Amino acid sequence: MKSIPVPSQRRLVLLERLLCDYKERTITSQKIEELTGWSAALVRRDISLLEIRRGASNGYKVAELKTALIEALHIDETEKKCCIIGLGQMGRCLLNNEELENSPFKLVAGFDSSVNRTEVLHSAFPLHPTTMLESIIKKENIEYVILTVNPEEAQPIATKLASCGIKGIVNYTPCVLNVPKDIFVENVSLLTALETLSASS
Amino acid sequence: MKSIPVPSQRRLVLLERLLCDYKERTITSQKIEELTGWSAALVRRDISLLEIRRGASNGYKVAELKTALIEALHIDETEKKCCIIGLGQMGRCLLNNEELENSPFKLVAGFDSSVNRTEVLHSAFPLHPTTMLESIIKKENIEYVILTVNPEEAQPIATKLASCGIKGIVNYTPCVLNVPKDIFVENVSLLTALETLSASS
DNA sequence: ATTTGTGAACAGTTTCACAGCG
DNA sequence: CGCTGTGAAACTGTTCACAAAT
Repeated sequence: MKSIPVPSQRRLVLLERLLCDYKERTITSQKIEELTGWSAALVRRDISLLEIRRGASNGYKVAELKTALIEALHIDETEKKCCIIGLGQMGRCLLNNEELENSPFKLVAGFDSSVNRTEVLHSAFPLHPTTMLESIIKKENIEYVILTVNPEEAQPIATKLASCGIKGIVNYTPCVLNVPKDIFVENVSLLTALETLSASS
Repeated sequence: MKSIPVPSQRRLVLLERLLCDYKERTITSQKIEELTGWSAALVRRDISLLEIRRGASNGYKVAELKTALIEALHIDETEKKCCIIGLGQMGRCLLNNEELENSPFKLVAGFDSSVNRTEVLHSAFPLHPTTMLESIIKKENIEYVILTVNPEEAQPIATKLASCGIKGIVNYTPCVLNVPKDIFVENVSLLTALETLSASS
């Protein structure tokens, strides 16, 4: 399959989510436009990237569309291992986060540079000192990192991660991370988000 | 000034952050490429949107560039009021978040549909039941909403917010929010971020 | 009759390459 | 001479409009 452009990817991820709550048997591009604000033509173009090839008429079958989305976006059942680095307030909040419960993403480790924290806190999976970072990520084949360290540590850790074979970082710090192009970064810090909104208005 | 394209906006917001930690007096587009991975040509194009107009040579003066960024991105001193809606685990975590401390964004209110929570929790600013949402947002001129409710409540509240004159929403829920085009949304839910990373790899 | 799928036009973004400034 | 600023080219993404499918 030819690769899907990033803007389409982002919309398709959200579309998949939308369909989880959608109770009808079929859905039209027009209906999706109503629910999301994306133009019907754009929705059809996005979906055409999935190459469902169904002739036409009467909208998409929700079940079929969901299956195609799950496959194209690699959000199928196969488990994807994740870890949290930085067990300050935000890291601890995400430790017991229920959001990932019915997803293919599994938290398998936590790290903090303070041994105090890694020993006192507890969770469903083991917590380690940051010195163990590289060895454990490699041993466990961890694919995604949730980065909640404080700003000074962010780039140094990102640099270390670059050589561990991870696929992506969810960056909760307000720092710009410089990593090789084959590692993807999603910037989700509150400050970055607010500044981006502010820049638009 | 002509309006800045969204991709440039996102980079410029991060560039401003980068310059806060940058200790030299000047910086070149080549150096920014090293620090961020964005091509030097792209960096120059982005910066040219700020219309600094300085002839040429010898890189940008860091101080001058920062001033121009702060102005263009509206991240100057003028206070921007924010509120948190939903005081579950994530909402409470953000209540005492220090990230906004040296920023123009000020938390001025919290909301939850459980009166129990709004009465028991405390914070530096008042907490209200969700029934008060519209009146308080309008009275206080709140511009940005941090949305940390549970999924079922997300779209109903987004719909209410549409008529309150807010400028943007930082969406911590994994839901697609359908709001008028003049309200901007940043999707920062962990699940959405992980799925977007997974779709790219 | 409705709605998809898609060529073709259009709009937006990035890269190239180089003139011109300091 | 190094570096910016920017036309022009290349590329990417979105909308239009309609033929084809049912």
